[in-house]
Amino acid sequence: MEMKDYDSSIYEKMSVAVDLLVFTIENNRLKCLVVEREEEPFAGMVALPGVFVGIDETLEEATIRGIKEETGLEGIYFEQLYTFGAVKRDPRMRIISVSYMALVPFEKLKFKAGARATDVFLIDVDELLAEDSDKKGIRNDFAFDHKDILTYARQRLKNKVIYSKVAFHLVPKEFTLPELQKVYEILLGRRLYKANFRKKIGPYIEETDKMTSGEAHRPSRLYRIQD
Amino acid sequence: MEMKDYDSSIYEKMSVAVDLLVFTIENNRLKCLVVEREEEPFAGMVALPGVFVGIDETLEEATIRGIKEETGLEGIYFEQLYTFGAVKRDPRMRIISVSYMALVPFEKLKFKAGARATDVFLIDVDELLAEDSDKKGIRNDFAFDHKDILTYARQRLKNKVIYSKVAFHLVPKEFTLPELQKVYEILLGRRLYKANFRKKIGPYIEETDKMTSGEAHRPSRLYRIQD
DNA sequence: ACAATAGTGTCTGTGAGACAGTATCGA
DNA sequence: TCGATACTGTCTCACAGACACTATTGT
Repeated sequence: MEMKDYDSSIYEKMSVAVDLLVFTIENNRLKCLVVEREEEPFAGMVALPGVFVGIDETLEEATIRGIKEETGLEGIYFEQLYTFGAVKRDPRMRIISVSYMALVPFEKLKFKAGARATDVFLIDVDELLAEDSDKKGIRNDFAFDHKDILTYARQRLKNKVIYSKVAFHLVPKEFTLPELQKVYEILLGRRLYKANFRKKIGPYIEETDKMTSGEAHRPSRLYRIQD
Repeated sequence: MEMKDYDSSIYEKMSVAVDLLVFTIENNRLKCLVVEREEEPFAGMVALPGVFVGIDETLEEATIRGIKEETGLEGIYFEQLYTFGAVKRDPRMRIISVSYMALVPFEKLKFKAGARATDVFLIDVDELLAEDSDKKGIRNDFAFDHKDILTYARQRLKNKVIYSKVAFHLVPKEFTLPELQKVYEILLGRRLYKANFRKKIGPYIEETDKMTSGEAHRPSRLYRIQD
């Protein structure tokens, strides 16, 4: 930016945080990692995990640190979503929140679960964002503007599935096509036809020589992402 | 975000700014409004206009204020792009930059030009971002990471033209289809077929009863955006 | 009449959608 | 053999791409 107003003192500094949306697929549902707040404000309510950005830390470094703290995981996929800057987002002080979405196959998340604590858990995103979720007794008590952030992220995910390969980050390195198709269906919120799905993603995957086994029906071939 | 570290003092506050990319179409080229820096660092170099975000000001309010300061215009279309947070973006101090893209028909920008000063001008975006722009003597001396921001914005614009109606913000309220098509072609960087273009945007426009006149060829009908 | 641009009709190929069929496992 | 799921072949239809044609102005 232009630095004309650089030394003007009317522009006070503020806190900057990254808020994290760690998505995974558990039990054929899209889940998001959240924490239960222990302190005021919004004590006892559900919140997205987040960390303040250090003065010598980039936004990405803060994101990586936050993911590590909450899940114990490193090297997982993430991308920046949107920056929320309402003045009274946090009733105590001015905080600018840069949201980042991370995607992780459930297999990775599962065994690291104890890394942080008992107060982190997974919520069912679509169940919670449904119009009538409060009537159905679904937990819906979000702190701050975190429900807005989740809504935004859910929409972004739906859009990106169509024209990008984000869905691949929600399955293991080796996966079956029925498994991958299910992920697409969950993210899109509708059923897909097998044959069409396979034609579409054919160019982006490569066969392995392995097959699933042990299930009471025909085995499925395992695939990898192309390059 | 979770407020566990709320009162921890290791997280210093920082400055937050919005950087503005005001795009318009002038002379059948995509142009972006820039300023020539008067002070160090990067004095004499080209920079995106920007303003610091006030402590009681939302990001959107800061953007509106910035657009007003630089162009004299109000009520024009804008959207948030991306947030840049490299530690040494600005050599003096830590500044988080939230970039916003604004689109304005050249007719609106033209007459307000004197609002700010002599040091704001329009640069040809595609000419400047071309691989060999420095060899051709195109002005390419951007301050900070502003060339990266411009590159990002240019790509976003190209993508959004296809699936959204952003291009409409670059033409006047009443426009001809050849004129609108030209804007699409400029943003996409390729020629389009008249007949196909008209079929595609047909549902989003409505006829007026006016026609252009005075030119040495067949007049063109004026249209408006649907609703 | 001609140059120049506005506007339309229509053929074709590609790709998504839909559905019916075949293949292969465990029990 | 049967139930269940994996996988394939192919028809249809909508739509983008391509191109040729007609229309209307000023000079």
